[in-house]
Amino acid sequence: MPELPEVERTRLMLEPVMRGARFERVVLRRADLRAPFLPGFAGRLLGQSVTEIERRGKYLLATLSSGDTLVMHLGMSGAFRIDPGKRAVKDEAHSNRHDHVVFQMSTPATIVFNDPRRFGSMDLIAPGGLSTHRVLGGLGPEPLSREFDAAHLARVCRGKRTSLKAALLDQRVVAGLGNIYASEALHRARLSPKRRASTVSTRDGAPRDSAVRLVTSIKAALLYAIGRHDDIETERHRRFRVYDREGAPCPRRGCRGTIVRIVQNARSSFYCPVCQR
DNA sequence: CCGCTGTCCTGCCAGC
DNA sequence: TGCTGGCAGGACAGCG
Repeated sequence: MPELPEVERTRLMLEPVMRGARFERVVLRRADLRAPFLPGFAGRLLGQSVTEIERRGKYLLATLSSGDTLVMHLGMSGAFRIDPGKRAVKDEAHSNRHDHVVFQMSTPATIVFNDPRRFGSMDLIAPGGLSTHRVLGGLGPEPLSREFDAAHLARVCRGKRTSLKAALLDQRVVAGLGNIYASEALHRARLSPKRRASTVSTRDGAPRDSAVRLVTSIKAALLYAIGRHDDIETERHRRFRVYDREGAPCPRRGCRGTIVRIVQNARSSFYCPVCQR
């Protein structure tokens, strides 16, 4: 599920039960998710308290009192669930098939990581290792930060021969967009996903209008998604402008177009061929 | 270096 | 109804 808005929502959910809390018990119900757990993973969490829980792109980062950082990624199907209180870990009534990790916190709360497809990950990074981390070190700017502006986008797209859609999915360009919000942002910006990324660039040293529109649209699409998901589990009733709306009329006022689905880099893209150029 | 393809894993749904 | 194939919101290795 998770792109930046869902990960941010997860962070907000975890914060009150993790921040300031100690790991009293850590249960790994299997030896791996996408990759094997680090040797000693549970032991390095045990007894530590969480000083802060942050988000970077689609990654959740929990800073521990030891200085380690617990790095978590939800993959395609990962989700956290919170049982208030110290429910016994072996309480089968509350455990599902794909509950892979259980954190019993001192809050008290029991945090369960469920991930059917097991594309998620949990890793520990030693103090000082964040910026040189293979993935985290290379992440692009936070899309909602001031650092992410038209000048940045134009710079990283310069010379890129790939499609604009593929560029937006590249976490080194901007961190946190996935297949849904890439399509949504492109529709807001009236830019075709098929456009070559390098066309969003600079002219006479200044970012082109397309770069400005795209940055504004990315921020707007993400803020809108974060904001409207305050209510619980609207997930499946979510309506997007273009994502998963093949055949629907274009939602842009005055546009007579119809949303189409195309495949780029083996992923679906949805857009309006009339108003997105 | 760059860009594209295949792959990891399970669940779900459309179509037969 | 039951089966099958295709597809899914991510990331990365490996290839040309």
